[in-house]
Amino acid sequence: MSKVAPTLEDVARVAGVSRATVSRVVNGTRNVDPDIQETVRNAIEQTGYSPNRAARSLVTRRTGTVALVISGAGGGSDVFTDPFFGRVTAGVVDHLRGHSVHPVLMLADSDPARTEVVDFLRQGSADGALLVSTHPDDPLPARLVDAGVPSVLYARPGRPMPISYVDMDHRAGGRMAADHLVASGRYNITTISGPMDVLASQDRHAGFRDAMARHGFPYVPTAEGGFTAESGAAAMHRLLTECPDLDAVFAANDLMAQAAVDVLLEHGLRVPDAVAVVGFDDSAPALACRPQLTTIRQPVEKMAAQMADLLLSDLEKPGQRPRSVIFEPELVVRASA
Amino acid sequence: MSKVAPTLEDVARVAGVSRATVSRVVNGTRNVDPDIQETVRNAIEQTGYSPNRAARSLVTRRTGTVALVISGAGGGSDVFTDPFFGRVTAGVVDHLRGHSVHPVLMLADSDPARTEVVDFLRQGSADGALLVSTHPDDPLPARLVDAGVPSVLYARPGRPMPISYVDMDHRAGGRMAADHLVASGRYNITTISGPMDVLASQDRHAGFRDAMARHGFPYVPTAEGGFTAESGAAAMHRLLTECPDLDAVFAANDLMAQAAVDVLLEHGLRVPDAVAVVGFDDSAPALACRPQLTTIRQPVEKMAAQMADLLLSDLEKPGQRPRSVIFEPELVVRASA
DNA sequence: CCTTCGTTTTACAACGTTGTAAGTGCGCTC
DNA sequence: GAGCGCACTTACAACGTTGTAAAACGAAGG
Repeated sequence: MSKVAPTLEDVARVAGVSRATVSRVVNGTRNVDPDIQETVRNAIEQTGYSPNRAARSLVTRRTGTVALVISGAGGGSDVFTDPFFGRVTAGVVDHLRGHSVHPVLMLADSDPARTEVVDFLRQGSADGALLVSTHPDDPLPARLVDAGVPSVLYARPGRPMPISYVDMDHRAGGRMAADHLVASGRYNITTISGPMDVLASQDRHAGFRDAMARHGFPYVPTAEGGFTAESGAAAMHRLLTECPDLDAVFAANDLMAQAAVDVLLEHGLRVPDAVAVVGFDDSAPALACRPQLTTIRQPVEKMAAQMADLLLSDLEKPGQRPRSVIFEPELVVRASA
Repeated sequence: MSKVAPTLEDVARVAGVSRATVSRVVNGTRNVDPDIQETVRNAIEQTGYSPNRAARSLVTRRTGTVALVISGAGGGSDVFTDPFFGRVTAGVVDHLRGHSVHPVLMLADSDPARTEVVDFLRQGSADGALLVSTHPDDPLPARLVDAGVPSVLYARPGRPMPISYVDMDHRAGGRMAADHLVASGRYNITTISGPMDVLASQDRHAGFRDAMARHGFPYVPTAEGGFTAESGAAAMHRLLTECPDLDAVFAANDLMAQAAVDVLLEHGLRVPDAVAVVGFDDSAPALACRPQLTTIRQPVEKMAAQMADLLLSDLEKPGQRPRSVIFEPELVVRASA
């Protein structure tokens, strides 16, 4: 700043009242004479005053800031290649606006020694944490609970612990995919799962297999992917080798589904005529894919907003019991199956 | 927090020294006896002390935080659908880590009355701003300069002003696309531009047209798009109507290029056999597209990191003259042209 | 006219940190 | 052995805000 920022003191001097009165006007507290309010407001205008955040949080013990932590995602730089994290971010940012709360973005690598995030919160740099943790053995949720930091998780924690979270019924999503493929008359149904050390992948897969079994398909050829396009393509190749006459694939996310479609097309297998493909998430690649993907919608933005909302309410009145909100998936039928 | 956080005072009592000494140990200042250092460190360990950020910034006038502002992008929720912003975010976050500086994510709508962002910075909530402003008439850069907030822009400002920025030679990018298409023997070359109220679009287009003119093509059929897939598809349709025998399209970003490829394919026009397509950015859709896109690479992550670096250096020693760093584009030849 | 009671305002003490001026020893020099 | 740096440590005053207890001020009641 060229000139030093005006303080409460300055405003008080100009308005001819005490600091406390100005403070009360700024914070909209009652018990201040309308005339004086007017005077003070003018003084604020005139001085160009705006309250100092640090001083305020020093006494209120609130920062107006929450940490948005993306945990367990490798080194970092490529995280936002996956549309999922972008959607989470969008949902959170969108909901937080208007509540005058701002998200601080943090990438936490899985190295347990790195205490960056917990430190950040223990320093009182943020009032709470929104944690998108990909691996169930991530130590971060437990640490946050231990530190008594108000937190909300995206996806249930790996071990039961007293913490709020938002999640989706991934099993139901898997079931829907199975039901749809069976109902459309497919017989040689296969699947590309997500990484099996991720709860959501396990659930989607379990739901899918259960439903398949119930439909009379006890064995489902499965190739494990890593939620990336490359891994999806590789998995598709493996499936084609194991099961050359497959006529359907359920991929655990859209990125892999899209890659699978490409591989099938390269093999001269038309989608959906020869092979039906169902994705998961309903994110941008589902629409960009040709044919457009039939997929299981995960309302990521809504879930992220809900996550933010839970945290805000927890900050509003502390000490509430942990809560969870589970969202339902939805089958979106497009061209690929 | 279950128990109240320990303060410097507490550590000092345990270690049997004064607050100032503890402070010096924490901040690694010289002039403290090794033995005492040891004692203090133990006391810190024992009490689980971690310094209070608010108190610290109150006196240092530093927050260890910068604002990452995405400005001019409509309402907000869909911003992260465009891979561009995700890449910027990734680049910034990645560079800031390890400097113990954290980014606060802010979406600024174009409504000039909303002073949220400037207020945030004037409150001293962040030490500086990284601004990704899409429209040249965005009032935010000027306001930041006026407020004396250390700031760095992604892309040059609409009007000249004393502010640092990072940019790319978009004209050169446009030229590269033209050169490549002409060199590969195309004759009926068309283009889908970006929104013409965006400087980058203007530059890419100008560079492209200049080069085309130099190659002896004074008129280039042009359809304006909006950097989204839908607008790209619509633009492609218009071009096909105006110029049914086109044999090449240069699209101002990959999202539109991908959509264009889809439209061409639907019209039975094979890519690149019948029509060559060149994109711009080299982002995820370029690789996901079939055929994979020949495109002009914009090193977004590097540019974002550079932007962060400029800001950090400005915070390090204030009062430096504004600087700019211009990156060169690069032609990436894949299958589509 | 003196209490008593609201309402509004003020003065003052936090909040937890850093930086600076003022100590406190301690080993030297002369 | 008194004086003097030097290395280290300690009080103490900021920093800008909020919350609270006390004070001022009328108005109403006795």
